[in-house]
Amino acid sequence: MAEPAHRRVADAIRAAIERGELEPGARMSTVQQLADLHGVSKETAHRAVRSLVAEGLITATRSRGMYVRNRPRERVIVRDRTVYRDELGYFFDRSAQDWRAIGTPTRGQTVAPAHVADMLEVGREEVVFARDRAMGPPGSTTASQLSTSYLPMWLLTELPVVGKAQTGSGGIYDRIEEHFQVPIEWSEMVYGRPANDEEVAKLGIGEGLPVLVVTRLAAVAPGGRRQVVEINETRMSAEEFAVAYPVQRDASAAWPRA
Amino acid sequence: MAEPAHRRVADAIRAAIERGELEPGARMSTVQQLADLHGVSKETAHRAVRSLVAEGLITATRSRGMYVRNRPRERVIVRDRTVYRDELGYFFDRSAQDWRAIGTPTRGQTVAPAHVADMLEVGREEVVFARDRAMGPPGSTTASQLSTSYLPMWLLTELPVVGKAQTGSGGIYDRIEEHFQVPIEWSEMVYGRPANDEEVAKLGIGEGLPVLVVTRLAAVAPGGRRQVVEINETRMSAEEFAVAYPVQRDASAAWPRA
DNA sequence: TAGTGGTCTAGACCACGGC
DNA sequence: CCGTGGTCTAGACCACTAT
Repeated sequence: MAEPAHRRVADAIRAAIERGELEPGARMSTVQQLADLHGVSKETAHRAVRSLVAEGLITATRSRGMYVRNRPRERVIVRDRTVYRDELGYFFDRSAQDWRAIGTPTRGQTVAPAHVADMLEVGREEVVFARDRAMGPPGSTTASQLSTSYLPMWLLTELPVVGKAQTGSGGIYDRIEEHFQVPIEWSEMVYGRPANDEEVAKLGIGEGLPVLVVTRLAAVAPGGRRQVVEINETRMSAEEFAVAYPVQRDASAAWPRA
Repeated sequence: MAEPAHRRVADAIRAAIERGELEPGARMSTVQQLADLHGVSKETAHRAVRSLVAEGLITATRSRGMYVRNRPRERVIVRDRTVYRDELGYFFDRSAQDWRAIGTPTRGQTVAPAHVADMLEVGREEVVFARDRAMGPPGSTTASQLSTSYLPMWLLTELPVVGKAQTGSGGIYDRIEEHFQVPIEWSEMVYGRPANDEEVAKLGIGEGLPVLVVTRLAAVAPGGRRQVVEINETRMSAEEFAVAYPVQRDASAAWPRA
């Protein structure tokens, strides 16, 4: 056999979904029915089902059946990579401006993930200060994004207010700009990875489905000496959210061309 | 049993790898040995192995054995969202500038995915022109990125050269700027989703692991009338790649503050 | 030829939710 | 109680490769 049976079955089901024969939300045949239909054992049919679950195409719940997922691929909320300001201070996401904290934000000392420690320019074993919060649209009880803010300990020593529960009007960014008397510069990085247990629980994502991680770096350069003052990591369902930004022309790509 | 046996076995192996007992590149026990060791059937041991392959932790080759993968977890290649230009034309990724096409690029008419059709401003059932290619570092035989370029049919009618195999110096972007006599403006969007079969096969990603999709929109506005001329979708392993860009200040966030 | 990963089956069993 | 997804087994078989 060129193509294994379990893959053949998975392909057939996937094709049916993509052709629209199985509509989003529709209940699917049972595993046993799929096995009979394609002339394979129940275990093989189940294996095909497992791949489709891993791909995020269907959901399967014990004793309740399998359903075609209705994926909100159409309604991607697009984040816009520009920093704005209103009376409350800087914000980065116009579509999430009215979102509220879900549950109680936490703060305390912790060891940051390796890549965050590297970007923060502290040792990987070094303790940093972290603020955690879950955000969601007003009225919602489940979070849409998990945000963690990491601060280096030297900044808390130099500017203790950034570690307090109440950081005052404009938050830590205003305190930092007031203290250093220079503008903060931000840059962002996006990557994806499978959701971990915390994200599955708090964001209601399917196990193993991807989350998008937006890592934002805040730096100041008083007197030309650049210092990273904060790393913010925001995690969200990769399926529901997309991040957008303009592409800038380098000098080599100036218009009109020579 | 709270924890299924196949998961227990997978956890044990994963832990051994993460503790460093199994070093990257080391050959692992055979499936049969794992089955005996953990007191499960060969099929169950194999199932544990499948999850680890899907997670990208190990590789398995028929009749040659299973090996611990050495993953570039730390060395994410960071794309830089700026358009540059060299003697060959515009390019978007300095780290991928010397990459070459793997296999033969294809081109032809197709129906684009819904969100691409929307961005291209054509009907969802409408046929568009597509160019597909797999790219990878020089010398490599497996692709690192899959790139698909979608063009609206009206553009091929107005400017037939963009549908040819050879589009001339500077490629379609130079042809488009020459034709409309205005600069192209690009914007990008990033999202993630589980890999599909094509990506699993061509990119060597584990089944169900996330891919990062960078959707780039090219538009021109001759005489102020904005027209979308191309959508490019580039897919890559979300584990190996991250996308970076600067955050820009909106006028409301000007510094110094009022 | 022997050993490897990989596939497949038939049938047993389990946990859970709805009836 | 029954039907559901999900687990597990023992054993057969296959394709490939190193020897």
